[in-house]
Amino acid sequence: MIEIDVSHPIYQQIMDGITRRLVRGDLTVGDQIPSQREMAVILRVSPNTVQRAYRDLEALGVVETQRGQGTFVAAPPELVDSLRQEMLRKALARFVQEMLGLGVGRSEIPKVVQDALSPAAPNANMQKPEVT
Amino acid sequence: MIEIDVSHPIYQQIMDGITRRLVRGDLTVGDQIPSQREMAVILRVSPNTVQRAYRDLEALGVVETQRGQGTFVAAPPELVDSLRQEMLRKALARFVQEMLGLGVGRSEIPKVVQDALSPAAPNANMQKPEVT
Amino acid sequence: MIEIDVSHPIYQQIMDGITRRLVRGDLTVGDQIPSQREMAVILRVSPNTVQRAYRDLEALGVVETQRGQGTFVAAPPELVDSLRQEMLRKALARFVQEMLGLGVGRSEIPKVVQDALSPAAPNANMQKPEVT
Amino acid sequence: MIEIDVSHPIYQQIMDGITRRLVRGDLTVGDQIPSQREMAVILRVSPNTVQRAYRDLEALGVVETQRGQGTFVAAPPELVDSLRQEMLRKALARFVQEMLGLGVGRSEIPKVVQDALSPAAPNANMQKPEVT
DNA sequence: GTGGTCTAGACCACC
DNA sequence: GTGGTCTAGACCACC
Repeated sequence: MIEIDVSHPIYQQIMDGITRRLVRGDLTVGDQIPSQREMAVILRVSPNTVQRAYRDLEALGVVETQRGQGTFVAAPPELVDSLRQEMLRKALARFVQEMLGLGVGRSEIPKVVQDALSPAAPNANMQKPEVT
Repeated sequence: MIEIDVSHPIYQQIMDGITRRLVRGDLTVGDQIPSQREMAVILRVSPNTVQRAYRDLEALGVVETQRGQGTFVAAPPELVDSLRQEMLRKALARFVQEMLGLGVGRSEIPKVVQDALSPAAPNANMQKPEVT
Repeated sequence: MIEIDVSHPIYQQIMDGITRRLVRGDLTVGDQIPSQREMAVILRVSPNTVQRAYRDLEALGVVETQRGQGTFVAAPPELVDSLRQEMLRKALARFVQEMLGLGVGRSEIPKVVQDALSPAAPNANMQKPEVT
Repeated sequence: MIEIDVSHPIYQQIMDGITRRLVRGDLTVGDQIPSQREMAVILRVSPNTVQRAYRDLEALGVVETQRGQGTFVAAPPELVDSLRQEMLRKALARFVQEMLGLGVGRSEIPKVVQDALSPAAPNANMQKPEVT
């Protein structure tokens, strides 16, 4: 009834973070990403957790690990694109669910989004949406 | 760089869950909510954690606890409304951030939202948004 | 009939103690107060109880806690003043009740106070007050 | 530094309650007071605690227990009077200490008491006392 | 039954 | 070191 969200496992959050940078264009094929050891220190997270994330990313074809060299972005453009679609789709679905849960009707969603984007009210003049 | 979200504390998630039900109209003034013990069992959480949530909700005026009786929704309509505005505002801000992070420009957001809502493509045919 | 006073909860007594020191001028804005652990040891009380007190004091604006740094007095002069007024008011009300309970009429209270303060009888020669 | 008041032992509070009623004239010599058993039920307190209180009151000559009959007030007028003086003295001393602790100077005490008693401001218009 | 206080820890994040 | 969260109880007061 009241859902307690245990949040995603950390290794998924790491995968997500790297994927997001890739999708945003901050990373491209061939770029080196921090070593597992480095990443563990940066994130203050167990090296095992980082390893799990890197391993899964490699299985997806997102990165490639070269022994003694490091870990490098390996995603070809088509993969980046499909990852991007996937993340977009999920984010949108989550958002729509959230709006419905807050009593914003499907048809009202574009309006509240518009309002949120309007320069006059980037943060403040949210109004109880009316059915137009 | 890659932000690890430790998720919100459990007591805040409990507060959120109750607030969401209130805002959605599933709860109204005078309704009794599960006792601290019940809720603790339901959520498999320490009774203390539930109490922290209930106490903070009481400080916000969302609920009222009555010794030996139980805990009851106490939020007047104006409070419900302002809580709703607040949740909406946060959800929208989070969504916009997410879209920007995925490389969707501010001006493109309405389009992808529209697409996500269109009956033809409720879930799947997300397209790479073009710069208009 | 005979009221058993279970005394105030410990966390309120802690709040009171700190507030009293603040009001008396022993503490001023910016002063660091003992850490939760230290205070717990000093008072031989659970750290949780101290935290409850500190948290509530923070909600009142009396202190500010800084993660990893400590807890500091934050009350602006106006707050100190209003806390002082409040403590005064309560102490006086309690005292008047006590006097009435001991059969000292409202109109006789100034006299017994005067007597108690007189240098000749700082402590001992209290007399049965007469109805004037 | 911050004194945690564990409050007085319950048996002393019971003694106090009875003494106060005596001093106030609610009880006089010969009056029967509730049996230990009754008192324990009324106060939701262990019978042992009540017994301790009654025993000490008997030692002071305040009550007399008559086997199979009950417990009766036994204090002669002189004792009542001296008990009253004693309670008054303590209450006044406590009050003066409290005022000093709140920064009210000895010479200002009569004024704040006067103010607290004035019909115009029985509860509210307490002011930061000025040295007159 | 209900909520309120408290303990004596644990483990975490920040410094 | 610091505060923040959480557990799994205990015991109390009120009903």
